Amino acid sequence: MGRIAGSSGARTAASIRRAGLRLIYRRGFEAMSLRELAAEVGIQAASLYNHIRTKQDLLFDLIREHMERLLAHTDLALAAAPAGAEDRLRAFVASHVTYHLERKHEVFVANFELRALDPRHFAAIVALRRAYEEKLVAVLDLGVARGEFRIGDTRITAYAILAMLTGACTWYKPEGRLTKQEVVALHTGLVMHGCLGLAPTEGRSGTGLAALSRDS
Amino acid sequence: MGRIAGSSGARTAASIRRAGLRLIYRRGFEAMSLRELAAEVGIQAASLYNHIRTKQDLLFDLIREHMERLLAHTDLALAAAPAGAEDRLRAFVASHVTYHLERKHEVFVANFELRALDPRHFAAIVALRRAYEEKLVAVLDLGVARGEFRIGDTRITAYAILAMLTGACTWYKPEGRLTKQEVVALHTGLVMHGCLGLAPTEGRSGTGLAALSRDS
DNA sequence: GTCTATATACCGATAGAC
DNA sequence: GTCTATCGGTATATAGAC
Repeated sequence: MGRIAGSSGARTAASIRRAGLRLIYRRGFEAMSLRELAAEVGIQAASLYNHIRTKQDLLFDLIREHMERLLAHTDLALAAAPAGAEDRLRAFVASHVTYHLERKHEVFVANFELRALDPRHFAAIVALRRAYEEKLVAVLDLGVARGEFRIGDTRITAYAILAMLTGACTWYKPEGRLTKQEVVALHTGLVMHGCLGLAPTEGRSGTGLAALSRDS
Repeated sequence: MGRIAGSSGARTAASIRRAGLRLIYRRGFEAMSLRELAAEVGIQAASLYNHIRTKQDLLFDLIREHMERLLAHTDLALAAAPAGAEDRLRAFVASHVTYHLERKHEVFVANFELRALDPRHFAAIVALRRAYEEKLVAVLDLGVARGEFRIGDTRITAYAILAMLTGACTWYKPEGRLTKQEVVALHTGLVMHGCLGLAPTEGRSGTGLAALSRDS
């Protein structure tokens, strides 16, 4: 007797994934019990096994789908961006920040629960993460090759940028004082100009970090 | 019959804390069992309770001591820095990165296991984190007040800087190709100038990110 | 302060009726 | 596909001997 009258198997499966993501985010993968998950969905614990093979597989599927969605999201953004390195970097930053602000739970689970994966699953996710990082490295390398950027170590710089951008979803709240667009603009400015707010060389100061008022 | 001949209670307690930190880092707080911890120390699980009150208290103590050490480390660095905002920001960045590269385990546990704390302990750690963040916000505010920095939102910028700098300890390895000093210099450059590597206004380009070769 | 033994509870996963 | 019942194992924590 499920909680949702007339629920089909597919609906139950979707409900398990949704509830599982939220519970893993809030309590941690190890701390979440399958009894707890089943109660949230409104079924008995044993019934979960009609939809998942093991608890570990549920975690892996959630993370894998997040990574594949993130990769597709970025490909779309980069495909629509002009060929110039600065434009492509701006597109990457906007894509990354926007996605991360909208998928906070997925981001946390994918970043913090990797160690709960067994070696095989772990390696698969690391490969996807690597592929994502390479997209940013490629943009930075392009900028260096075109003489637009001066970067000593594009890989480490890419890691630093990703860490900074991802950090936004740890404090962002939809009902907070900053809109998503403002968070994107603020981080774009930080990536482009650093926190000293040196005047940009191309007359873009009107859209940069320095243009954002503290009370906006 | 402890594993270490002649071990005193204080030595056992220190061993528990050291092993606990490593196990929580590697496996997660919920995934680490007290039997596992005791085996690592070389005693029986029941003997742990001569040194810790509960598993939860062990976690809290480890995180609290890390935060207090970090705060003291930063105070020392800032006390030795000149009064100018740029110098103080450079001192903060160097202090933060250096400490984080040397205390990777503590940093991970303090950042990723907060949700395992009960509400009372959680609130205490959040207060310490807030105090730490305020130190960077104060430096940024000083720079804005003195006209050295142009920053629209010093709090969000501080969060972004902290996320970027802390991220370094996720990939840094002592035996890797970059020295600690190079990692500090690289991140200082990113904070000061952004990834576009615009020429600094004060003739510091020789020490900035752009001066670091990819092959260094 | 360490040990052995154990209390009490929950865990992931399975069996089999409906 | 969901249910009830349960298996075998482990969890934190405590009791009491030495």
